[in-house]
This record gives sequence, C-alpha cells and structure tokens, in this order.
Amino acid sequence: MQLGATAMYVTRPNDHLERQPISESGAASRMRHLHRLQPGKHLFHEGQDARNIYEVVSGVLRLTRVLEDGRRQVIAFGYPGDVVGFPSDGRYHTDCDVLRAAAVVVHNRSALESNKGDAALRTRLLQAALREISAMQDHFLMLGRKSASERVASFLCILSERVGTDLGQFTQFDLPMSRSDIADFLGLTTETVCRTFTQLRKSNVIALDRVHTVIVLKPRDLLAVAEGDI
Amino acid sequence: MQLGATAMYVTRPNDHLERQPISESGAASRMRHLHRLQPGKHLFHEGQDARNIYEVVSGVLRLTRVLEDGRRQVIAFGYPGDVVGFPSDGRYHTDCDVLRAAAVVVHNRSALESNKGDAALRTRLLQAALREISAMQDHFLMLGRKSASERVASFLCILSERVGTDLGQFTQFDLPMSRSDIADFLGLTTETVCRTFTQLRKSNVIALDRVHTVIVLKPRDLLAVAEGDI
DNA sequence: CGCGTCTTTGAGAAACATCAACAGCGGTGG
DNA sequence: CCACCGCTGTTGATGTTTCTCAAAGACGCG
Repeated sequence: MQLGATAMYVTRPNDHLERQPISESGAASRMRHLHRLQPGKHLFHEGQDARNIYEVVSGVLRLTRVLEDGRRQVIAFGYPGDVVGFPSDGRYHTDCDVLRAAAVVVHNRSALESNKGDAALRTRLLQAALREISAMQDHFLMLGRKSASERVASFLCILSERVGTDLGQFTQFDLPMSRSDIADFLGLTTETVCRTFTQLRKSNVIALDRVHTVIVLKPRDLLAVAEGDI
Repeated sequence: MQLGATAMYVTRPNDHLERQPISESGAASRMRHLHRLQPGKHLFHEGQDARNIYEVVSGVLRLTRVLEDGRRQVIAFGYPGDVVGFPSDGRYHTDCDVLRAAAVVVHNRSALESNKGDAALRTRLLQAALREISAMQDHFLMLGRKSASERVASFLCILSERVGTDLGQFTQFDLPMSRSDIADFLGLTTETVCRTFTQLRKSNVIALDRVHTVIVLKPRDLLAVAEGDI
C-alpha cells in the first residue's frame, strides 16, 4: 500500500495534489446548484433514472448496494472532494444517503455525458470518474486479499490521512459511520470490526474517545498493521 | 443477482443490449489502430505513463495488481467488447497481459480525455468507463459478501452468459485462465476454487472437459448456487 | 518418454462468523 | 431529575468456512 501515492478507496481516490475540493466559498458562485442535505436524507436509490451527478462539498455520504437476501455492501463513503452518482446506462447503481449534514453541488448528468457545455467541468467530472476506477481497484485488494486487521487499519489510515486533524504528536478524526457500516464496507462483521478496534486500542496504536472519535497514537504502527508487517 | 439486467463483473459490464463489440471486419476500417497480441505479451504495467486505451476485439486479456508482499488480485479479464487501460492521473494502475491471442483497437488517451476529436468515440469510451464503475460495484458484493461457492458459481454464470456457445440443452465455454487466476479474481485460493469445481461437478451442475472447458448442465441450479439459494 | 507445471485431493490449523449476553449511551417520559 | 427503554457497541463461547501445508495425479511440451 502506498498511501498518498496510489490512492486507497475510502470512497474516491485521495491524490490530494490532484483533487481540488471545492470550498464552500468557491462554490458560492454556483450557489444555485448548491444543495444542503440533512442526515438520513436519500440522494438517490439503486435503479433510479440518474438525473444528476453530485460533488460533495461538506459532510459525509454513504453509498450502498444490497443483495436480494439482505446482505449489504457499503460501496463508498462520500467525503468532501468526492463525486458520487455516476450513471451507468442512465441509472444509478447504488443507494446514496447522508451520514453527516452535507452540502453538494448538483450537476446535470449531461455535464459529463454531453459534448456541449462547460468543457472544464466535464473534464473535472471525467477525471473524478477515472480516479474512481483506480481507487476501486485498490479496494479490490482490500476485499480480496487483506486480513481483517489489515482492512481496519488501512481504513483508519486513509481516514486519518484524509480528514484527520493534527493534534501535534497525534492525529484525531471522527467516524460518522456505525461499526456495521465499516463492517459492510470492509466485508467483515460488526463483531470482527469491534474486536479489531479493541486490539488496536489495547496495543496503544489508537485510542477511542466516545466510540466515534479515533485518535491515532502510533501512525507508523497503524501503517504497519495495514500493510501486514505485523 | 440479476444476470443480464444488472451486470456482474467478469471484467466490464455485460449489458449486451448496450455494449457494441466491434467485429473484426468492422474494425478493419480502423486497421492502422488494430494490434494483434500473442499470449504472454504485456500491454502495460502498473505505474507506467498511460498513453493508450484499448478496446478488445478478440482474445482475452488479464488485468492484475500486486501487493508488496506478493499477494495478487486479478482486477478483471478483458473480453471482446471490453475497454481496458483507463488512466488515472495519467498512469495505468494495473498490469495487463494477454491470456489468449488478442486483437485490440488502440486509442490515444486523448480520445477520451481531450474535448477535441471524434465525439462519438469519446462518448463510447466514456460510457465504457461508467459501465466499468457500475460493474466494479457489483464485484464488491462478490468479494465482500459472497461465499466461495457463490463466487465461483457467479463467475461461471457470467462467462456462460457472455462467451458460452449454445449446445442445445447445454452451454459450453472455455476458461482461458488458470485456477489461480480465478482464485485471485474471486479472492479465494486455488484449492478452494478446485474444491468448488469438484462440488459442482459431483452434483452434476457442470461438467469439465480437459480442465479448461466447462459445460453447464443445469443452468438453473448454477444460478441458484450463485444466488445463495442452495 | 520424462519432466515441469497445473490441478486435484486430503488433513489439520487459523481466521472469521455466528449466537448470545452484557454494557454504554442518549433520549423520553413519568 | 431520575428511571426506563432501545439502540449501538463490546465481549465471550462456539461453529463453520476457508486457508495452509502436503502429496499425488493429470496434462502439455520438449
């Protein structure tokens, strides 16, 4: 795993150098397209006609797919800078709902698919789609070839990198999703995710504050676990 | 699982109605871009500058990624009608080599990324990329939530659908990849793939002719296994 | 025909899931 | 303000699946 170089898949790629998250102020010029969404709100459902593509400006979204028998896979978490809702054959292929109050810039599907219109925007959406493909490939390795502790540690590494606040020696970040969301994202059960958290906590690699706040105490060790060097 | 409706991920989506595989003859008009590739040949490597995007006309390609410690994931198999080599940040993110002598139409990366040039081609490549995203999401469910037998059965279902030849009551197709390729694609071990083949064979759902030729004896049952109804 | 590689099978071990019970926390209503 | 309720998270005991290690068999190629 090459954090920062080749992106891992929390949701979209995390090539910070390339991705240009839209700031709230920057988005102001497109205000008529900026939508605010409360937790629990659904942006779209699997199978629906895809009218829009969404750029996440703030908050956190969750993309999910479900099998007939109820087994669920969290496809991605949508953080600021991510683009969600890429259509395939004119339809959405996941559900999308809001975990943390979010602001999104709404683009018509044609902004990507039509050859007319804002060329710069089209290019930006296309690059987001291409980075998404690459990031999903990384996640294949996660689901197909990594152990439970490697998956959880990788997940925490990525979040730490993307949304962690620097506490001097440590890094802290919020987990807007439940343990079962994490489990369904990583192809595990809630219990296994819990146990792995406990292990990391007992070995002082991380600390938990209020269950949904992670403090990374030993970033090196966390990365080592993520890479299977432990 | 909705075979044919929502595509599963052998490699790209299999919405046959939408995808338009280029026939060898149809590709003749683009002859100067048609390349023939022998088994073992590498089209590109992970990390290389991405110059081209490839449309598979015939044969079979294999896309792989490898972790530092050697663990491998087969990302996809490239069958006729598939598009491989989507760049991300200007680079390839998988290795790609040839399993069965192939013919590919080579497009410059700019055919997708530039706003100038053949608009129809650009749209075709874009749609392929979007279908790829959707198909990869399906594969997430495979890797994250399905059992070994469900994975193998799903895999065989898809191949049967995409490249099977109708034998009247049965369907037959060739497996150009090794058992360990299948294992690395499905996130399993070779042994587990073998044992699952044996199970399916012993329950007369499939028959094997020469290890690499599959005959589907009971398509309904195969689908049932794939969907976990068994 | 012999050799290397791939596939298959078996036995045992490990990882993870499942089932069950308990704890923590927030919210609500008495 | 406190007690209760429900939901989420945690921990434990047990079970199942899949992996690992090992060996034998099949197949293709020189």
